[in-house]
Amino acid sequence: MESTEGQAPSRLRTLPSRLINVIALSANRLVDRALAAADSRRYHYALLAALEEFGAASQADLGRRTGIDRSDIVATVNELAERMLVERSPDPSDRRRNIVSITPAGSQRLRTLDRILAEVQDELLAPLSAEERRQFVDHLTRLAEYHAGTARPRH
Amino acid sequence: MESTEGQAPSRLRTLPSRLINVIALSANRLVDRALAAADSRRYHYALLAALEEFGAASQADLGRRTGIDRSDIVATVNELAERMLVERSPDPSDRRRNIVSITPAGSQRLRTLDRILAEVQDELLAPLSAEERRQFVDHLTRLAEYHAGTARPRH
DNA sequence: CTCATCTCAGCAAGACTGAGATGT
DNA sequence: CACATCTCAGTCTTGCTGAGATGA
Repeated sequence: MESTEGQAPSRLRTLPSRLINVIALSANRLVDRALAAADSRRYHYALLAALEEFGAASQADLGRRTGIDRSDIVATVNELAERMLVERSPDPSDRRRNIVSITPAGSQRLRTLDRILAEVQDELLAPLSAEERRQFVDHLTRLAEYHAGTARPRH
Repeated sequence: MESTEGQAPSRLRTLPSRLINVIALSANRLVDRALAAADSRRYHYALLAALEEFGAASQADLGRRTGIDRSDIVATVNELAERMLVERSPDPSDRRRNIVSITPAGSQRLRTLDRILAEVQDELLAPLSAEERRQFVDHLTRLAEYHAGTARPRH
């Protein structure tokens, strides 16, 4: 059945840039599956988290905070508003803007998603000990910071 | 200019599954850019590596070895054949098959790509010491192995 | 006039699916 | 007949771009 399912070439199996992609795929699969089971998506969590931490904001600000594209912000706010997790209201002081604010149901949903995502992280890092997890996350953080500047052309 | 370029929410900044995605994006950007400068793509390297390590193979086998979809194998072999890096010839013992083999120019190109990718790995892991790199890659490898089984539905 | 904001329509790349032609 | 292979066409998703409408 798995006659030719054999190993990938060793060059590929050990290449760090490729290993990172393999883990990212697993992480995304775990996260997407867990969020979908709660009728949510990744962008929902990002927007709810930004609103909870920074308070009500325009859609443009939410895009800058979360790195989500302006077009995708529109769709995501639509989905969250349908579910009554955020409210969209015109800014009285600048009528170009929508002020998006989190509802009590949205805050509650955010805490549910926090719990779900904590479980996913635990499953993702399952083979590592507590100390190894600490090191691994430290390394990830330093890599992310190092490459942060070069990440996006922005325009 | 960067008035609202502020920090992402702390929930997002510290989430391991998200950090991994951020690094994967940086890695992909570095790899794609370096390979493109050598008129190559990721799939080129994967196929050349598989042919070098396992010898001539049918396109179906190459797909199973590398995890590349059958449709994408066709296009990639076309590109490599155009560049004279592989040869496609009918299998005399099973005329459904194309036997794909690497040319001397292909082996030489593979070594060039090896060198290019080694430089990319070095840039990718730049902020980590030699010992930290060893640990980091060890952690990645263990995570990849742990999640390997659950990775692909296959059908 | 210029700039920012919100929105929609659509593009481009990557991963994948369906189906036909060929051959075992 | 069932099955494997190669190929092409096309779908779907994600991230992004362009441009129009509104308003500061």
